[in-house]
Amino acid sequence: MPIYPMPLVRVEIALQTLIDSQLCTLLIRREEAPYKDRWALPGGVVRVDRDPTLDACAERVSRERLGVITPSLRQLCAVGASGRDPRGPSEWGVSIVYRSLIQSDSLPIEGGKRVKGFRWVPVDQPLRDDQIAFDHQRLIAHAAALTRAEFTALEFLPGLVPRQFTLTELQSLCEAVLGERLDKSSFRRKLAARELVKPIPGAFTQGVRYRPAAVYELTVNREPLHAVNATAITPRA
Amino acid sequence: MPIYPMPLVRVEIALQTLIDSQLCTLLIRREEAPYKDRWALPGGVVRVDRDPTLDACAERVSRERLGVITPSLRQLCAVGASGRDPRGPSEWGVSIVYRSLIQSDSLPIEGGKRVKGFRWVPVDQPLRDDQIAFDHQRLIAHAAALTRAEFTALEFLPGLVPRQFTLTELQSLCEAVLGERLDKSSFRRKLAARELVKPIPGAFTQGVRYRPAAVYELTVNREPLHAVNATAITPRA
DNA sequence: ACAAAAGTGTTCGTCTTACACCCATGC
DNA sequence: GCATGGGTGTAAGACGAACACTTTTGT
Repeated sequence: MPIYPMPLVRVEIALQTLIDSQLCTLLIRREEAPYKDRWALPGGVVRVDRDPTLDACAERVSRERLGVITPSLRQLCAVGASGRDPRGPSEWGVSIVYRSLIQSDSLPIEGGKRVKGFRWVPVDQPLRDDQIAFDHQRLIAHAAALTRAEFTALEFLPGLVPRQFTLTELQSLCEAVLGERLDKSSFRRKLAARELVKPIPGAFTQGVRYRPAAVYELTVNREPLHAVNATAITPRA
Repeated sequence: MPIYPMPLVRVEIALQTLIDSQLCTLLIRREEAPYKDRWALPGGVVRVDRDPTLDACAERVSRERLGVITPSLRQLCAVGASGRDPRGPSEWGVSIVYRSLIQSDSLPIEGGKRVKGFRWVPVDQPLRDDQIAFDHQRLIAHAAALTRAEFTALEFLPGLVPRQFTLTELQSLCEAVLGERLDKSSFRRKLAARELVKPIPGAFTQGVRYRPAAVYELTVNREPLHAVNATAITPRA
């Protein structure tokens, strides 16, 4: 069969955190053409000789570019078009976009390979379109919308939620992500009904000015609804 | 910058319909290696010289392989791994999977290019794993789960739902997709509350044995929640 | 005692479910 | 009239929002 030129295949990572109670996305300053000096999601090219799967590629990119394997990398979508990336044949670029959440205090993101400058951009105060590289503006918005939908449904992927927390802390975190206040009683009843959290026996906040709060942790995190990414391959004929 | 070998990039289409009130997926018999004589989703290689976008590529593949542009092609997910496809470097294959629904009576799918045999396989009675090519078994299941989730939420993509229908017909269609009975009154109240359908003035079934039923059509179909696939590209620096 | 935050009830309205009932038509 | 499917109403329960209330601690 004929072999056709293939698009440039990349993985991009929309890493999100809370800064000053604002949902933010990590962007990296591009040091090279195309889109030099504009801001882009951290990403990298799929390496057929090094990456066993797309998911593994995302982990490698996370490690190399961000210095950490970010928790619960999840595939968001794939985009691809002619004109997306001049480095591909016919400027054809495909990007598989991943999303990850991280706690703001666990980001000693020193900048990895070829990363000179980075910044956290609030999703509700995006940069101007002409400061963003590629079609990443829409990818950022897409990732933010999905994260908010998950938090609205109280589907907590590990990452942003600390290992231990008080219920008020968890509520504040949700309110920051969603950008709206929640009712304490309703919030707790939902958590209880769905058994999303469990108290750590005997654990209470200490050294706090007023009444100590019980400390909780997440129960087992169910896998997201549609996880299909290939790792194991059936033998072929 | 160095140029790395790129994976084989393909688009696959999970085309679904109802046959005998069973949700089915179209599979094509592979006439060539790899996986010769096994059943696979119809698909094709992304052609950088012909396809402006991934979505357009899916449309071209639909046209060439199935003879029709299937309605409301929607991206489902992307999979990629070494070992997925021996035709790629390091056997690396990426597939962007699309999903589409079609009415069973509008399938003069004659089989397009390189299509000798095809069959509709009920999602609830899948073929044995060793009769399916690649990792398509899980993609089929994934597509079916999403379609059912959409019908549960009464999110009707055009395609499976006829242009005109009675409410009972629409309900039967949902019941077939979901594989469970629905309550007539509740079903209609939801449709009304969300303004999903509107009656065609003066239109009633004719020649029917008993009381004629009002004929409805779908109201405007909202775009799905997360549509981001790139078409327009911002100018680059 | 008081302030501040933790934690619990209670009410009210809305949506869902299950089921019953009426209506229109051809035979 | 009556069988059959079209179409509507209703009571019971589940769920969620809003709000008030009680409890516990440090000062």
